[in-house]
Amino acid sequence: MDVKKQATIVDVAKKAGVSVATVSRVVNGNYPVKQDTKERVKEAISSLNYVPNVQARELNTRKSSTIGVVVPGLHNMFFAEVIDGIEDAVRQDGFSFLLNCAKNDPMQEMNAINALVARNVSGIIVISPNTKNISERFYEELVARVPLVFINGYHRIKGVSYVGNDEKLGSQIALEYLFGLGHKDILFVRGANSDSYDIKEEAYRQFMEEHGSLREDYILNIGEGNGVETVDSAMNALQGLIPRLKPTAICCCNDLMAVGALNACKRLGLSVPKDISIMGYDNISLSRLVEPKITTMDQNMFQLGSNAAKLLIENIHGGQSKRIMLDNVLIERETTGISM
Amino acid sequence: MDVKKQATIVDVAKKAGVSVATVSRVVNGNYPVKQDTKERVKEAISSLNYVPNVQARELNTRKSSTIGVVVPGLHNMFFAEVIDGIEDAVRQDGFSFLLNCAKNDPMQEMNAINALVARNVSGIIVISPNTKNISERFYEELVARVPLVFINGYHRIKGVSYVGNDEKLGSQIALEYLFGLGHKDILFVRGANSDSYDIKEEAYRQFMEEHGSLREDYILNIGEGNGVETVDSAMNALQGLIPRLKPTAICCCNDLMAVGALNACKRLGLSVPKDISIMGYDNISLSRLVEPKITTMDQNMFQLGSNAAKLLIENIHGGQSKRIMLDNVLIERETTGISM
DNA sequence: TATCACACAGAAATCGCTTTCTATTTTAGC
DNA sequence: GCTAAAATAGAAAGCGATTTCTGTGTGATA
Repeated sequence: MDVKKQATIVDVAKKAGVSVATVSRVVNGNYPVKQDTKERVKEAISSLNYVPNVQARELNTRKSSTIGVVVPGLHNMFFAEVIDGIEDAVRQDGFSFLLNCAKNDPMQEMNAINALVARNVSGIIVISPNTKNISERFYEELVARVPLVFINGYHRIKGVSYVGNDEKLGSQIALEYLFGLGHKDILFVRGANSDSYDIKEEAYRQFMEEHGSLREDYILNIGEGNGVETVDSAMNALQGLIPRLKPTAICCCNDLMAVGALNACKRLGLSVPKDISIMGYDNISLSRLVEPKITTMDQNMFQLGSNAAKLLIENIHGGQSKRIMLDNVLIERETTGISM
Repeated sequence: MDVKKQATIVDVAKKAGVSVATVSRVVNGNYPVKQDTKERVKEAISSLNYVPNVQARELNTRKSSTIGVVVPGLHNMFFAEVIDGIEDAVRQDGFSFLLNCAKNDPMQEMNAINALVARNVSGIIVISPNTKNISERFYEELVARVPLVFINGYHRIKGVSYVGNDEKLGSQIALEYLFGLGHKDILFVRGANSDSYDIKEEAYRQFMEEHGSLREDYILNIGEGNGVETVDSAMNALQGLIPRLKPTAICCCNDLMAVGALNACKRLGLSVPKDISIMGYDNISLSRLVEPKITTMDQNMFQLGSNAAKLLIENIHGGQSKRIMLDNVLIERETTGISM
């Protein structure tokens, strides 16, 4: 394909019979230019389809209006919804963003981040669900050069901004709600390798202990889950377990697992919520698309994303780094009911 | 936040006691440099944490390893899955991508594209479901400057690459399948403002006409749908319509509508597929997460994305523009059965 | 020993833009 | 009508890199 060369500021200047400085001034509108000169330049601009080269501009001004975003992947709607929020906030401030997927691999995550730094992004948002294996050193070095915002997880690196949801509190609220409904035999379903699951299990253990109902065999780990496959893992595991353990409620670490639980119940001929209650977490769109709609704890992914983006941009403009905790809102729908 | 300045090539040159040209040569390794000079430079580089500024490099070489991606939004899993495919292919070639959402608005779409051009992307992938209102002129001008790949839709602009799925054929296959099952009273469900819906309706009309079963009141347009809300629109519309029209099958333009249809049937106490069959289109992950799992026509969004990205990169490197049509594969699952 | 080629490294031009500095008009003030 | 100030526009430097051009010092060849 033969690609025509983009017109540059020099072409415009030539065509309009002025200097490049003048063209720059009418483009940016930050210096006075006489009306008819301005019009001549504008004419030249539109006739040449001139678009200023952002790279050159940013090189000159040593500013960058691009940020980087690193997520594990998009197969899980959770991340898609977060990115939706980031996109929205970012665009309002005239920023763009580069998206990278790290596939839950710390090595790939670091590579992605280095690539972003080389591309001169002015800040980075990182969602790294599992922080056990990442290099704190790496991030400490990084945060000295580029503003950083983490979303969720266990991040304790000083000077890094953070947007998350108090998942411990959220889990407690969910459990209290289930208890209030009369449930005592509550199965806990989690996956492997995520800070979030660890936090929630901790909350579950503590809560159940305090209420004298902790049973080790009620804690189910369905293993490594790749996005949507989590649904089937949960379903398969639960289909065998429910008849044996006879819980009256299932508390899941996320909505994907809750859908799996729901499907397992259907296959077992159990009526939800009459025979058994199911509780999800996150409030991804899927949770209100299935029948019955799933009761869940809202994480408001869109806000997670847009808050992170706004905070990052604030930091880029010199604002203090800070930690934002979003509210936990219980979304009561159709999969939870009074225990018989 | 106080951000340390990134080291530049000049800093490295100074530290190593060489010229910037030499530093550039050891970084790029395309010219001979004496062994011990090379080592001195490398030392300086790592001690200063030097990362070459990609913007400056690309400005100079007039190359860019960034592509742009424009989608309507991420709220619909369809696009998330396509982007997943793009990401995968793009990274393998050392490219990055900027993501923009156009919200189904031609104006925003053009703005997004201009922003990408300004950012000096070397190519653009566009998913624009509704091409009725876009300016052909705009795209004709554009394609002369930047390699372009469209995904899906009615694009007939010369010289533009295209990756899609023959939706007319796909619809015919679906309808034939339903007819083979004995269905004659097939409700057709579509939304507003999308090329894809128009193509499918045309296929439906033609097929039903040929088989002497076309009824105008069997064509249902549920209106403008914003991603996930489509499910509820379809459900609400169908809940009233099914008892009145008594179709034996429902053929939906996408899986979201199929889920809505499924939910409507559940609410009406209809058993799927015993009382009524439901057919989706796309094969988004949602379609296999609900119970019963939805029979659908696979679009393989991941491949749509990765093919588009590969084709774009090919075009960037000078390859001919072309049109790729992906196969239609019927995924037979649990919502379709023999008509009674 | 003189000559040539070659390996190596520095100087300088360039990419497309912004911005300071400087020069020229205008305009205002008296 | 003359000077001072303000408005306007050009020239040139600089952002951080690459690359061509040029100039060294070394070793090989005659």
